[in-house]
Amino acid sequence: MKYLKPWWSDGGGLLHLTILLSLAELHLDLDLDLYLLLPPPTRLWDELLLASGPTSSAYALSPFPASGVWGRADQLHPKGREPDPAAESAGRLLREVRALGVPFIPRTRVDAWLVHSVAAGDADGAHGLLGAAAASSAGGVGASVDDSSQAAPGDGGDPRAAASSPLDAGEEEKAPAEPTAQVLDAAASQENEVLGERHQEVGHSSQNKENEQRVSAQEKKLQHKNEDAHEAADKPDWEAEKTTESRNERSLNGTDTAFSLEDLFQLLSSQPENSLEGLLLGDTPPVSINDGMNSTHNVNFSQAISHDVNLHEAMLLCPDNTFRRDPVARTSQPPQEPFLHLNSHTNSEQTLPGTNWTGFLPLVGNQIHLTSEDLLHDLDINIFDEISLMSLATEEGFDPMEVPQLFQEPDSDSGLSLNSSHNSTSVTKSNSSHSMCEGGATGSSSDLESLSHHDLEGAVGGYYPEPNKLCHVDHRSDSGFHGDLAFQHLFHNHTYHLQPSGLESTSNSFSQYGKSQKIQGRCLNDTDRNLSRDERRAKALHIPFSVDEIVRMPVESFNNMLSRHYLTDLQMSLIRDIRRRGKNKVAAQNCRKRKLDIILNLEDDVCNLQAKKEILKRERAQYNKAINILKQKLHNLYRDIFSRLRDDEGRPVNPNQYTLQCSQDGSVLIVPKELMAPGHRKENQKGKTK
DNA sequence: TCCGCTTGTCATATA
DNA sequence: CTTATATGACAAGCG
Repeated sequence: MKYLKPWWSDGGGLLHLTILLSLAELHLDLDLDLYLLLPPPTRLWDELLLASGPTSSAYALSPFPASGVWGRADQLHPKGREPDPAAESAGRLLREVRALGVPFIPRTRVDAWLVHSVAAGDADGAHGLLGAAAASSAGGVGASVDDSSQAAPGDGGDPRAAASSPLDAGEEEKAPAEPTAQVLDAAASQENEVLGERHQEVGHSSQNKENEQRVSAQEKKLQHKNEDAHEAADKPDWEAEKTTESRNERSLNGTDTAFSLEDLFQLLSSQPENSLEGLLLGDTPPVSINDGMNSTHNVNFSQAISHDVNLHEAMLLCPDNTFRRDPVARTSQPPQEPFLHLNSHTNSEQTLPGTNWTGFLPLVGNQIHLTSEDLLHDLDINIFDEISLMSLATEEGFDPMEVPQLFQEPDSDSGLSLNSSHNSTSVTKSNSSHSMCEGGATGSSSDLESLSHHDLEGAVGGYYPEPNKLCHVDHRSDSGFHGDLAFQHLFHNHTYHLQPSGLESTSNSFSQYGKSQKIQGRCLNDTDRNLSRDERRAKALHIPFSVDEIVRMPVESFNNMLSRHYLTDLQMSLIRDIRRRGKNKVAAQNCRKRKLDIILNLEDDVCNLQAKKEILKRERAQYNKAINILKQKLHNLYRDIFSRLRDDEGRPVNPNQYTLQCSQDGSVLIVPKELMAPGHRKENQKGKTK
């Protein structure tokens, strides 16, 4: 925060508050990270801090620049330490903030500007840059800034001037005439692009209306978010992940300017300022959509969070988003997507060079010739088998029982679970040999997809089977009917999507398979790419349940589910295999965890016991030392006593002939040693009492 | 190529 | 007997 001070100090009497609201209790499952521009301390100040709660952090910048106070809001205000607020409080608060027409935008957005401003060297420059940002956006990616905002750079980019934007005419009256307000507002509108809805002509009133409508829809969406929370939890993850993926792509493409402060400082230290400016500001569409009472805030609200996540993932965690690309999100492609889009990734490098799927099938051999060996590895043969299955499935008279024949391989047991054998043992055995699809790159051969796999390997070696052998789908695609159907099926059948949200196994399998699939087919549909083996099998057999369901469902529900659906023996067998493997996979993971815990606990025990042993050793040494001291003292005492003792005749007592004995009553006796035989001691002691 | 690690799977024991 | 779970053993993949 200290980096922001120069700029914020210039802000005058406004309270600049960044508040991170943890609204999990609202079932938003989101963290809000907003900048709020508020008038000098009001009740909202208290409530904002209150709403921040213990699970969130609120950063406040002093409303009084002279004070120079910077720090966490909860350190500036005692209420910040109060208990976590009720969800209603937070919701009500936000509504009130919105009602005040207080502009706010995600912190990350502000951070970007602020950091850039700091990099520019002075606070005034910051304003200038902010204005320039709007101006640059006009000719940049956004290309939508209105003319009035372009006039801002003339006076150093003072956003006050930019506030004359037609869009902000209404807002200008409600919001304080604060430079930051306008800029933030513009940034807030940019946030709306997260959903991929770019404003092309924001300055026009018609577009403005559309904007409002969209924003209103967003507001409704957010308002009902609480109600839909549970539904959202049940929704396929691809919906949410699609957004995330979209953001990732945007980030990687430089169309996302939501940077965290940390990210930006990393960039500051590594990039020339010019590039940084472009990075931060170049594509910032100065769209202002906040018209006061409307729901703009809520829009920013929800998008702010996603932006934050997006940025982090894109900037730090996902240098290569190949594998982070959500498989399911790909299915969000329009249903009309032809097979051509099987490899229509954002990253051109992920596409097959010079390859287009419409031409790929009939020309697959040539394409392999034309591409690198790496490409050959990328050709996951699985896709061919699945395509075949899908194609068959779309054909009239498709019989699932024919499927095993497709998978059967003469020289392997890869009848797999799909083998018509109902012997579960043989089925699972065959499955075990299927490390296959993932092992394709390494030449493992007894696979479900082995048919095509072998063909592919042959292709790698320089021999290319006949295209129709390699891709029996080709004939159907040639017809222009079956192929499309099959491909559309690949795209549109989302029934068996991998839902790794809760299933540990799936995520694990992804972690493993994802690596191998790195080499695996980019030919695969994005949906299929990250599907596990079982998921692909289930899909191939048209099993109407997801692997996740099959595995996690309680046995009663599982049986009910099976009874409710007509399933072939083959399907039943596969389902049970999937369930067994899924359960066992989780069990194995738990078992390993337990084993590790046990080992760790044992190691701890060993350490503790060793420590105890050392302590005991030291104690023993101390006791021995004390004993020796006592012995020495006793010895000295003996000598001293005997040196003073005299017998009846006044002669010194020889310590070698006598010994001292302590009686029970405390008296000390001098006893001749020869009389110290056990039976005689007591009697003689008394006679020799001194 | 070898080695160690991780993970999935199977077989088997146990509850 | 069936089912779920636990665990040893094995294999494959990866770095």
